[in-house]
Amino acid sequence: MDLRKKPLQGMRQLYPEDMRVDRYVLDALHSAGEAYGFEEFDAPVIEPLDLFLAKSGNELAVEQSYHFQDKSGRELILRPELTPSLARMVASAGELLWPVKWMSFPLCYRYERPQRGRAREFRQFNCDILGCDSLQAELEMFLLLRRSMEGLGVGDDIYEIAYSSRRLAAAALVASGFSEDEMLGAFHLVDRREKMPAEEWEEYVVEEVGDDDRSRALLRFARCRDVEDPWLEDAVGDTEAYEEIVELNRLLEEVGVAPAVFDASVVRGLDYYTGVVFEVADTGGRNRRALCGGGRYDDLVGLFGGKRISGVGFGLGMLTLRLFLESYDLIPQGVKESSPTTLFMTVMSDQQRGYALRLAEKLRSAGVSVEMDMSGRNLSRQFKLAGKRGVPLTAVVGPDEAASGTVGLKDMESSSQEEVKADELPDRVKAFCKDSDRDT
RNA sequence: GUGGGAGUAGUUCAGUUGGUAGAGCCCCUGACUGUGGAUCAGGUGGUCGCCGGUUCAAAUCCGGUCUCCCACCCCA
Repeated sequence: MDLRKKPLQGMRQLYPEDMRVDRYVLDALHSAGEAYGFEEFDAPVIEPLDLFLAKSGNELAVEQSYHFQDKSGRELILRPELTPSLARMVASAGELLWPVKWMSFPLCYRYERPQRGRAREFRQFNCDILGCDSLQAELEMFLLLRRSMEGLGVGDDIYEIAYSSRRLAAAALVASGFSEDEMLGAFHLVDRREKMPAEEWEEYVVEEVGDDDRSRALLRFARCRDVEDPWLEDAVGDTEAYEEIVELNRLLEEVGVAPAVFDASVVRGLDYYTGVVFEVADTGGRNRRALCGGGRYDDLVGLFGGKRISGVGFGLGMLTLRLFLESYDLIPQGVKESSPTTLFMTVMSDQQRGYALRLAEKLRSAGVSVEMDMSGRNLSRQFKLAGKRGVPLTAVVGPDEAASGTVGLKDMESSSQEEVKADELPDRVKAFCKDSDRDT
């Protein structure tokens, strides 16, 4: 047996210092979700392959997934995304209060070569609103995204929420002579616009579509950055899709969602999106990939029988988000370094260990996080460890303290130390915590 | 699946025309048997990714292979 020191390619392995950063980001996102009344849920990591064949698109379900047979020969898959499982849960739940507003932080899996911002195992922040047909759902998604970014200290100037609509794109393309069958292919062409230099993309489109009015229309459409673009109004001005995007644009302006911008070239890759689609992008140019992708899906829940329920949702990649935050130095200093422990209990010798342990337990009962020396090394070494751990307080117990029923309490930052009676220790420590909270 | 780059100590890296490996940081110990960050001294630590070839001799040259990173495909 040859044991590797590394985990399988692309699999997550977070050491505590990485986990602290993840926890910080997760907590911020969770709070943002709660601010809008989203409730957390979870679903299976392993699903029947069929669940994803139906709507996610063949490439994602088959070529880019971990799928396998179990011992009874069933075709299974490690979920590449969460939405189909969510749709099933909603379809099969008995009574639900509408609209359903759920969030989740699923680990998902894709079988592809890892690169910057892409791993084979990754966590995403998923939020969905189901059972709301109006644009209020889209609006709330945008607000939630903005609040999430704000909660992580991201300014409006370095990101955007770019949105468009698949219905709009379809209407524009049909008006320009494309057939329904060509639609997904045409979406794909539009989607690639940001991935290559403008001229190269134009040549590519002409090559794929032909040098005719249709390719010129597609090129023109993808360039629209304003819902009032005359070309767009002329092509699809009389359609519901156009009215919808104008209305969304109006709502966003009315509420003042500054990062939201219309961009006709946004179509997103997942096949089940039917209406408004959106993505969060870095506008500072440091991260090429979209941080988040989402949109409205009209017939996903209906696949499971019963009534058709429309939903809007997004997936936000924790890895891309973290790279984004790091590239703008937005992870607060304390997050990576800070220890979860409040106090380090040093012990002079084993004679005082019992006394020190009782003190430590008393503190823990009072809700204070305490780490106690286990090494029996000299005080100098114990303090050195406490310092390295970044613990704000240290308690010292030696023969004198044990005899007098006291403890030395030291503030590591200021190096000041005082004698405290053992009974008063919990209150003193908690008072210290309150003070330092107020400072920060 | 396609293309590019890289693998030497825990880590960042150096290593000349082939002559059997070195530095900073980290870690451990001591100066310092009741107090961390500083300083000084010492110490642990390597299958030079792996296998084969050329050679008296390979981290170095050649072939193969594995792994990681970056980009493409696709997407969070």
